[in-house]
Amino acid sequence: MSVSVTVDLVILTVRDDELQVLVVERGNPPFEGQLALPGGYLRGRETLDEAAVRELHEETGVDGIRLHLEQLRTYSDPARDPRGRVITAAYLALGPDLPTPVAGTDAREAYWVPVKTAMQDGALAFDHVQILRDGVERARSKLEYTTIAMMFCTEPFTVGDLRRVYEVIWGMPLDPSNFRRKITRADGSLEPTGDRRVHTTGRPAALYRRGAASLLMPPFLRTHEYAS
Amino acid sequence: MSVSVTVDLVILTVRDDELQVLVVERGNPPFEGQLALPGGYLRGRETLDEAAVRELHEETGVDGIRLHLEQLRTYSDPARDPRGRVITAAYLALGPDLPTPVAGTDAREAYWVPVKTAMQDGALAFDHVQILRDGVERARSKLEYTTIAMMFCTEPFTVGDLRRVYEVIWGMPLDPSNFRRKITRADGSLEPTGDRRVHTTGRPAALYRRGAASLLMPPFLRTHEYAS
DNA sequence: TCAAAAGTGTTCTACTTACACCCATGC
DNA sequence: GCATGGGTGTAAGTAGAACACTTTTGA
Repeated sequence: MSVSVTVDLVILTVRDDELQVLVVERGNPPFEGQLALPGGYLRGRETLDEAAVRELHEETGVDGIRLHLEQLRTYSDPARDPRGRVITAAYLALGPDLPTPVAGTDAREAYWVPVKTAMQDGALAFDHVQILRDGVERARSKLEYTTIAMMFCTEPFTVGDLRRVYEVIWGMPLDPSNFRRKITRADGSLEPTGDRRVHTTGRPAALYRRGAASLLMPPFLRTHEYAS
Repeated sequence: MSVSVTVDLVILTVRDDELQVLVVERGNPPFEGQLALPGGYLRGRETLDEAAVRELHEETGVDGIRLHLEQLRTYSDPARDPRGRVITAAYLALGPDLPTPVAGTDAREAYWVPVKTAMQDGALAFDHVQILRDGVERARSKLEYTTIAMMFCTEPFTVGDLRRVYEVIWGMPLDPSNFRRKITRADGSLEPTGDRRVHTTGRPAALYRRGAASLLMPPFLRTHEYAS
């Protein structure tokens, strides 16, 4: 059967010591006036990945910044869109604290909101709360065994910057000494620039860039509950 | 835009000490006569998950057996299907050594073939080799931190059965003593039945059922290469 | 008695954790 | 000086790797 296909984006960043997501205010029915994840229709000769990149640039207005972008999953409940049969391929994008999104690219206002707020039942249109929850969960678990946390940092960054990303996304404090050892020991993850950043307070911190490694080895396991 | 949507299945099992995948011989163009992953069109009022379950039952003929089924990802290259714009949501299914598939449910012959063979360039129609590779990779990495390996075992099973699954899928021998300690230590993963299985040779092995836990804690990490 | 697979024990090493303590800067 | 974050050191505990060794069966 023939269906409409859209791409929706879960764009996450860390702002003000909080994990935030980019949402837009819908300008048309259905759900007019409500908040939703940015997204749009798949076009004729493009892949879903290409559509996601296009939407990402349209919504954030950024071009040069290196973002992480990956397919999350496809949502297909026949009742998810009142207009008819529309399935959506959701993408997860992670980036550093981006410039406040330029409103109006798509005649829609865009805002950063804390995921804590946006994940509440009914906060977003369609099934976007579910999509957001899945995206946040993916991000949380990927911090354990990949280096994607660095995608939330503007280069160059310090070990402290990176630790704050983990603390915000996992919602737990981490021991600074042990964190630094783990992350610096993981081969190929961090590349020292040789410079240091002078803080308003405290000892200057060494600066790093993202290294070539995309997997954290050994992984950085959260202390999950050891139960079902 | 309006596109056709299909569901394709990567159905894996362990047979004859090999990881094998279910493939069908195509009865119609395009790629008539070639091997492909089983699949079919999404219908009017069903979700992708429902379509995947339906196809799975049609192809394997099994009904009662508990299988693991999860969405893999959606493939959308505009050129992936010569008939036109068709995107496909791929699913990964894992099961115990199933009865040889009943041919003819869909007027197509179905076969188990080793993934080693089916993953070769050109072995399958469409982009199915890529889909299969992604499915196998997903299965390999999920063995590390989940209990899905048990889905390849017919209950009740022994620790040795389970170890053989890991060895076949990872393609490496594992130390039997250490394997048993890890897997039995993981709380809630294995549930002893109290019985033992008498082998043709060797000491009888304790029998287990799948426990409630779906995550392996602590995880069972392969010794990856510690490089990018 | 021997082969084979199940299962236990032990040693060595590596990583995690917790926490003490020193360093370098702004105020 | 002192507060503040950066960074090093270290001892205790835990998990993994390697492998010796015992157990229980069929042949």
